[in-house]
Amino acid sequence: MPDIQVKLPDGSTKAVPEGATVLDVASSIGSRLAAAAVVGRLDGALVDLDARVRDGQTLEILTESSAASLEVLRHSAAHVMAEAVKDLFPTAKFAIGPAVEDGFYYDFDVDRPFTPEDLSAIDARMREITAEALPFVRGELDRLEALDAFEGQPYKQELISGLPEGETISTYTQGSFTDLCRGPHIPDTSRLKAFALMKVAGAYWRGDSGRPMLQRIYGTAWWSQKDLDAYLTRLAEAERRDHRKLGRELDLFSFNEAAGAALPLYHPKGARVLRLLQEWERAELYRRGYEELITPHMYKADTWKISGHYDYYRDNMYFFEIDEGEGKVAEYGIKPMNCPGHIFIYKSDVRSYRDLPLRWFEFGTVYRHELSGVVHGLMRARGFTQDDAHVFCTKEQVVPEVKAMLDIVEWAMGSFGFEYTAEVSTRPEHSVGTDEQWEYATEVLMQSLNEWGLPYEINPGDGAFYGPKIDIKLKDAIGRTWQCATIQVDFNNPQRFGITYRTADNTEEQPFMLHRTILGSMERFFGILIEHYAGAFPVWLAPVQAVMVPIADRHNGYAHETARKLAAFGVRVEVDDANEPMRAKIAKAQAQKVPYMLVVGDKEAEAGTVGVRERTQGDLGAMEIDAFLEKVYEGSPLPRAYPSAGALVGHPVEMSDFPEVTG
RNA sequence: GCCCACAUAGCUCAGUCGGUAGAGCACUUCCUUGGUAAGGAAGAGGUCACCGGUUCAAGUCCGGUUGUGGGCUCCA
Repeated sequence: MPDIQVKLPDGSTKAVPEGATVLDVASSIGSRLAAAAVVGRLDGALVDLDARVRDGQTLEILTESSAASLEVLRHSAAHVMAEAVKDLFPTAKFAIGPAVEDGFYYDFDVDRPFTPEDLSAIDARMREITAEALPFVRGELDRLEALDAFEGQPYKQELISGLPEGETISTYTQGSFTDLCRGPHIPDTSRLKAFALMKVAGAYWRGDSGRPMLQRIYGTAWWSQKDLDAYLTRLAEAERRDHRKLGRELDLFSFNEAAGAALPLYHPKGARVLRLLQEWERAELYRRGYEELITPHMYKADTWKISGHYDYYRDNMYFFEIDEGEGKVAEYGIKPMNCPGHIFIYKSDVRSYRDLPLRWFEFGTVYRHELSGVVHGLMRARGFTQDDAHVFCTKEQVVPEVKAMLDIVEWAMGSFGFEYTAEVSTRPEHSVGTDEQWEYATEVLMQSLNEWGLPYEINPGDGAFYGPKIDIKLKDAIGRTWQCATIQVDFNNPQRFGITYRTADNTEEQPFMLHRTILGSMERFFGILIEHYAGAFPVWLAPVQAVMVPIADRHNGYAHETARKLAAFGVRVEVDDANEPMRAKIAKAQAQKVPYMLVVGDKEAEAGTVGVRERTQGDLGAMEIDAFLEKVYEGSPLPRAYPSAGALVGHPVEMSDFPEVTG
């Protein structure tokens, strides 16, 4: 039997007999590797250990240390779970069961939804199956055989019917369960050791809200118990940082059932952080040639008919009618975005090419009637404030302006140490405009990214209805990604609203309109920051920067006096003058994640100093007031400002309390 | 909007088989006046989310509404 040559990833080749399997090759490379081998990857495609290699193919043996092997393990776990469900719920219909990030799921059509007890039973049955070390056996069928084999399984039959004509259909069987599957799988079920069923959820068949709702069981699987434990710890960490929990604990915001779902109410501390974010961003935008606008929160319905939102987003907008007397009724809509106001301001005057580019921003609060099932704390609320901007410019100015926007993104993300990636979203099915317009606008965005030097991926069909966009995704402290900045080219609104500028040749030209946000939604970004910092904001953004901790009642006077001094210089400071031991006050300030605790007792009152305790570093010793001021403003991107809120909160007013502002 | 679960004091939660509501923290008052992560005592606080039903009797069982959570779909 002649030998064939198989290439290995390290570039070497290996001669093996014709007809050799992946397992044969693995064994010939080294027994230890073969024993650990899970599956192989032939010319990039995952295959089983008994797949036959062909001459010249590149073979990689996937061991448990490879990332791709996890996908195989999890997909196999889905099969094991399906077998358990088949055993326990004989009438179940099976849909699909893929591996996903961090785990796997399987969708079932069952008579009644699964209960937590069902989940425990399924888990127990799975452990029996894994104990039996059942091999995964590949089978191959043609279409008719396959349809026959999956008699009574309508979802499987639909999948089979959707496969290309003439393609060999593969199945995998372990124990009593056979599934339609491309493979590959782990050699046998005993390799599945560290797994857990996580939750049950409804999911539409094929992700289509018009099709049946199936019951999905999510699970996770790892090669070792250690990895599984680490994953569960990571989930617990995310829960610990949940902005909804911290928002309550740190007294930042709340919701109220009577107010309505997904309408956040910002408490003094939450409002403070939001305003600080705005001040911080506003200063930078001014530096970069932007001007600020303020526009109405609602417009006549006609405006939304012109913009297209009346047609595209009517159900997700708040419309209402107002009786204007004499039987006349006017319809208005609350703004779901800020564009019309900016366009109206553009239209308020004759614009010349000399005026362009016009860079207008607004912290514009918008309202969108998000579906009840999608709202999520500050991350997805029905009212939120965009750091929105529109740049009106000539065709030649588009690329430089988009690059300037990317530069703002870099500034903003860099300020918090966020890494980020870019995607270009192209024309969706449901959209306006010509192919030429879309092609040009998409090209312009990609060119800008190339020139600015930010790599990107294409997200096909995910653009806005009026134009393509760049979406920026940041990565937070525990590795989760969030969509924030977006940059969009809009050729629709300038046309619909009929805006023009006068060219150097004294002709009328339609300007380009660029939409962009940097943080996206201020409130949502706030939520991301809460989770990123686990509530412990950097000093410049902390709602309370320092808490005065008087040791005994007789120090309260000095504490208040010092607090007022600090507040006059813009330090956000509070006084904890409760009748409690200082240790308790420190514990409370620590729990509130306040950066500095200023302990004042006899020594400090005598010397006119404060005993500085830093949240993580502990006691830093006594400091002059000026020295502490320096410390607070060290590295702050905000200027030393005006008096801050806080020092007099909760105290009856006395005119003598208001010191002169000398800063 | 769809599937499932949940809703008890400001917060976090107990509350057995349907029989007049419990704790800790927070709050108020008193004692205590202290040196870097929670001193002591007493008190006050609830139409058990809301509406309806079953029952002699409902926090508890049933239906609806609102809100919340986990997913799906959606995210201008």
